[in-house]
Amino acid sequence: MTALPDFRQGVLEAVARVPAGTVATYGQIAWMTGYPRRSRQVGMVLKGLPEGTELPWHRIVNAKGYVSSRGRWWCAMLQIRLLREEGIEVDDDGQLDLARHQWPG
DNA sequence: TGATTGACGTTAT
DNA sequence: AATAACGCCAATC
Repeated sequence: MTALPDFRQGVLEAVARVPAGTVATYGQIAWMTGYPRRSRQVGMVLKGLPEGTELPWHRIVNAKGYVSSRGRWWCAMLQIRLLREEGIEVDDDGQLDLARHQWPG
């Protein structure tokens, strides 16, 4: 319904392809989708996801390897928890080692 | 209809 | 090295 449903769909597919135990950046997802510089839009799509989604949105962090849900404390906490469950070391502030966990893609 | 904002990233200073 | 500015564009005001 909103514009660019194909872009949104592409984002969902790309996120779904990220293997468990690894993380990807917004820019990486945007690149995979075919729109290299729409990292911001990727974030918008993830923001609009329903709670019960099966999509591994928690594996998406910003380029600094840092959880970008700062205002949404509930989402951030959930994301950190999910990442830890996959064996990824995440700081209480939502920071992790990109060089160690980033998906090569 | 126009201006501002924002789960980002890169380039320039 | 740290900070500022720009690009991007849908959603919101």
